[in-house]
Order: sequence, then structure tokens, then C-alpha cells
Amino acid sequence: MQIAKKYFTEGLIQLTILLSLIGVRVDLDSYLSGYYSPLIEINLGPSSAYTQTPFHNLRETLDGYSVHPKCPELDYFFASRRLLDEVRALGSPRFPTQLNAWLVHQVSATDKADCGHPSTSNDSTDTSPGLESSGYETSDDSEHLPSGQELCQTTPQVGQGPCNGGACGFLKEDNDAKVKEEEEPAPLTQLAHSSTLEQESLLESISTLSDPAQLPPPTTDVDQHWSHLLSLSVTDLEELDSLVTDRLSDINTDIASAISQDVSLHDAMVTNAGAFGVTLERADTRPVSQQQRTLFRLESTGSSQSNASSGMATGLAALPFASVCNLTSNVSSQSELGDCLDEAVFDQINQLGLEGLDTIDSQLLSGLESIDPQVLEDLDSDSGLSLESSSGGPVSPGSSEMSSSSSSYCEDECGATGYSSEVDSVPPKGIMDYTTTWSPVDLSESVWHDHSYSSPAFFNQPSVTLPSKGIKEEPLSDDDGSSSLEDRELSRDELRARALCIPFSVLQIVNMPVEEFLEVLDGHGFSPEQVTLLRDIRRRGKNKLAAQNCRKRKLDAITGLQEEVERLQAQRDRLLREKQLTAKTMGAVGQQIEQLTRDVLARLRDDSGQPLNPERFTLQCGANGRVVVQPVRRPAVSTSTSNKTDKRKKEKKQ
DNA sequence: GGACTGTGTCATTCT
DNA sequence: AAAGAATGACACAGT
Repeated sequence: MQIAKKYFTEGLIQLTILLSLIGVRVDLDSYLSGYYSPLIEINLGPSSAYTQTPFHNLRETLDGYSVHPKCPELDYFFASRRLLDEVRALGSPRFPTQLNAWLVHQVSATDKADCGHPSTSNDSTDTSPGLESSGYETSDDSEHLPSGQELCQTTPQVGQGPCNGGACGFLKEDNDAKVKEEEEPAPLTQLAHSSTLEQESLLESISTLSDPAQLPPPTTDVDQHWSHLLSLSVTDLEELDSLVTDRLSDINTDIASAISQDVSLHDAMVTNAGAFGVTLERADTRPVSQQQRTLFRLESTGSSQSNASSGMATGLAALPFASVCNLTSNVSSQSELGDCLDEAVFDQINQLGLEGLDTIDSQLLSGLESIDPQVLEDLDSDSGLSLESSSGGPVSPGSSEMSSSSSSYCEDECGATGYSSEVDSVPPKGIMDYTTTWSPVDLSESVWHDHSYSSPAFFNQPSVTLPSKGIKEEPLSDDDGSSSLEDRELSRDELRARALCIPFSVLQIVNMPVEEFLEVLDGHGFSPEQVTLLRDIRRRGKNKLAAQNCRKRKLDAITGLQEEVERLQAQRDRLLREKQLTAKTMGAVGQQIEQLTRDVLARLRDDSGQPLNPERFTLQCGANGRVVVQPVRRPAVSTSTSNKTDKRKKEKKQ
């Protein structure tokens, strides 16, 4: 259900973006709550490399999902809002005033019922002017346009000629528009979703209409031009009107249908649209459908892929590459999937690498059986906290086995001989050349790869002479070449542990369970100084892991933000292009309307038989697509209106 | 020699 | 209350 909600929300955002392009603002903040499920992405994301513990301390919740407050995936949630703000900041294209008037009118069902005129022909001459005029007088337009009502009674009908005085307005082909509405249930949706291709086609059709060369003589069939234009634009705009009002009121329930009509998204969406509902219902039981849905969402949004990139990586990792490619139908999606695949493949490679390390460890185990214990003692004396190559991660599965492995330590006074049963490091060179005997230990439980033993010369050095306790606070001396070389390779904590004859390695101290650690502190008769050192070693080791984890998480966050910036920039460019195209389209429509208005008015006659002055009259398209001749509003009226508006604004400011 | 980077450590906060 | 995770800040070493 959350996934479905997530999809709907993305569709809602798209709808809002498109509505914003036509100047309608929709506040989706309430719909964005519970948008993403970052917990899933956290678990699947790259941030889990150094994860030492489960995300049990994910503090904040977002609609039931636990979210770490500093989790980079949380930014996607805010990115959605930021995207909406950016779109709103783009503003709306400024259309001609007449078009704005068309946009705000709404066709109600009752209007359609009341105005269901028996007009069956596109030829306006076949209709009864008187019947139409009466309909105009009682329509909603009459309420909004009282002046038009008066004029309506005296203006002749188009095509009737001057002799038909008393005809009101002219008839628009209601049936034609209705047929188009029935046959094309969502032309407006196509316009509203402002697909580039669709807008281009629309623009081409409009350009064809507006082209004077291709325009038929106005005397022949002006009505057909109007019908063509109105069927093209008025129907669409009326549906847009209804979309703006109805869909916003019922957007929770109708958003699914609105999205399903989004034929401008991608072809792949069409192929998947039929199964969309099915996949939503079976999301929990059909992983393949879930993957398809994820892919579907990726393609439908076209820009939100990074939101689900983490999930995509894991989800698609299980898919054969060919099948993944078959599911994609455009280049952009393939590129996006390629990124996801890269990430998934990279994760698999990492796993293979870790498995390979396991293999190496097993090989090393057999090879180390002949190594001198003294050498191994030196080996384990490193901090050994390098985590990157640990086969089991920072929290090794064998951490609970530390006690058993540590049982072989010698509680001699110096404690240096064989107190460690673990191999802290995999020396990069030379270690396999050792042929000296070495007592077998349980290496499989605690194999630690420490890269600090990088110098082969170290293995040629005699065993370290443990310094006195005072070394804990003494700086490392470079006077003694051999010891200083080794000291540089050893961690300070390891040296301190040796100095205090602590029979545990740093790794053991750090990784053993806290209960076991407390038992060690209590059961071995350590001095207070040793206890303090043990606690410090454990604390520093834990903190070291935490620091590495934190740094990696920070890098992941930076990477995610960079990708988000690139994605948003690309989306911004795309939206700006669509905005420009929409403005261009609407401008062409406005010019065409002006031209047709002039043609119509030139053929209308007033009571005295004189042609109407286009400067004094204009055509207004009311509800149901009816066109009314209306006198041009005086500038003084508009000025007064603007003054009133300004006064209201001033009052509000005060 | 200075800038940059990676790492360890400490202090602090929070769970 | 203790352990530990998370993180900023600092120091240090290496490049």
C-alpha cells in the first residue's frame, strides 16, 4: 500500500507540475507525507558497508517509516517539495485574456443537460436562431455577461446574413464537441500533461489554422473554422477546467485515473498500464511485478529514479541483464538503469571480493600452520581495526567466538607468547614464505585483515622487546631502527596493551560482547590500570569503527546530493522547455482566436444593418462552447477593478 | 612548504 | 546507569 501511495504521490507531483505550467497551483504538501520509505532504501543502500549494528536507533519516523535524521535518502523527501517550489517559481505563462476567460469556465452536467440542443448538423444555417438565442439568455453566461445577453437578442447569427436581424450570436456545434468528448475522453489530459510531442502536434495544427495561406477564404466557411478551433481548444480547455476543479476536489480518488491517462509519459508505461492495478494489488506477493512496478515508476516519472535507485539496485540485481534491458524502452531509462545496474553489479563484485577474501583466508589458514608463534604474536599485535576487507564486516560473526579463541592465550607475566589466537592481518607480501612451525589455532573464527604490516622487513626482525609500562605515555622513538619500524606499524593501543601485559588483542577487546568483556575485566584479576586501558581500547576501537562508518555515510550523502542536483537540473531544463513550448502554443491559439473573431465580427450586422466594429465588440466563449458577441470592456472598468484590487492589497498589507 | 586527504582520537550528545 | 552509536573537531601522517 505504501508503494502504491508512493506511486500515486509521484503522479500527483507530475500533475501538479503540469497544472503549475498553466497557472494552477496545487498544494501537495499534505499528500507528500509518508512519501518514501527510506528505511528500505537504507537497508538496501550503499550505506550499509560499515554498518555495525542494525538501524535500531533510527529516531525519526515518517508516516510509519523509521528514518535516520541524517540519512541522505531522507533528502529525497525534501527534494520533492523543493521540486514543487521550483516549478511554482517558474510561474505560469501569460496567455491572452480571452483564453484565461475560457479556462475559468466550467461545464457542469446540468448545463449540458439544459443546453442539449437538437442541432445535428455542423451547418449553423440549419439550426433555429431563435431557439439558440433563448438558450443563451437563460444560460450561465447570461449571468456572467449581462451585456452579452442584451446584445444576443439583436445580433444576427453567423451565416444568416444581415437579413436575419434579431438572431442572437451564432451557434457552436455542441454535438460536435460532445461527440469529440465521447470519442476522445482525455484530449485535455493530453494537453494538460503537456507532452512535448503532443504540444508540437497541437502547435502544428494551430499553425496550420493560423497560416493565412492555408486558411480557406473566410467567406466560405467561417463556422467550420470555429468548429475546428473550438473542438480543438474549447473542448480541451473545458476538460482542463473540469480537471482543475474536479480533480483537485477528488484528487485522492481520481489521481489514479489521471495518471492512467498520462499517455505522454512513455510508451513503456502504456504497456504496463494495464497491469498496473494488478501489480499494485499483488505487490506483496509477486516480486517480479514489484520490479516491473518499480521500473514503471522509474519510467513514468522520468526523473525520480534516484529516489529509488537504492531499491532499484537491489531489485534489479536479481534480474538478468537482458531481461532488464527488455523492460526498458528508451535510452534515458536504460541509462538510468545502467546506473542502477552498475551499483548492483558493484555490490555483487564487492560480495565476490569478500568471498574471495574468505577463500584467501582459508588458504592462508593452511599456510600459516607452519608459522612461528612468535611471529604470529607480532602479527596480532596490531590494532587490526581495518574494516574494509573484513570478511564478516565490522561485527564479525565470530565475535562471539572471541572467548574460545582467546582461551589459548598464555597468562605469563609477559603474556606475549601466543596470547592471541587470531591473525590480525594478511600481510601483503612475504608471509607465505614462512616455513617455520606454528601451533594451529582457530583462524576461521577470527580472521582480520590488517594492512598496517606492509613492510616485509618486519618479518625479518626479531621479536619485539616489550617496552616498560612507561611507554604508554612516551612518544615513539626513532632511534632504534628496528623497534621504531615495528612500533610505527603497531597501534598505540596495541603497544599499551603489550606494555601492560594484557593478554588480549585489540580486536578481541573491541569485538567481544559486552557481557564477555565484563567477565574478562572481573575474572582475570586485572589491575585498575589494566582495566582502564582495556576500557579505553574498547572505547577507541568502537569509536574508530563509528568514525569510519560516519565518514562513509557522509560520502554517500554527498554523492547522493550531487546526483540529486544533476537530476533536478535536468528536470528543470526539461520543464523550462515544456513551459516555453506551452507558451508558444497558447500564443498561437490566441492569435488564431483573434483572427477568427475579426472574421466573425466583420460578417455580423447590428440592428441597423451595419457591420460590428471589431474594436467595440468581441466574442466570448461561454459554457457549453457557446459564443456570445460582447462589447469590449471599457478601460475605465478594468482600471477601476485594478484599483479595487490594489486597494484590497494595500489593506491586506496594512 | 603548503594544501589536501585519510585516519585515529576525544568530547559530546543521544538512544 | 552503562554501553555504544553518531558526529564535530582536532591532530597527525602521507601524498
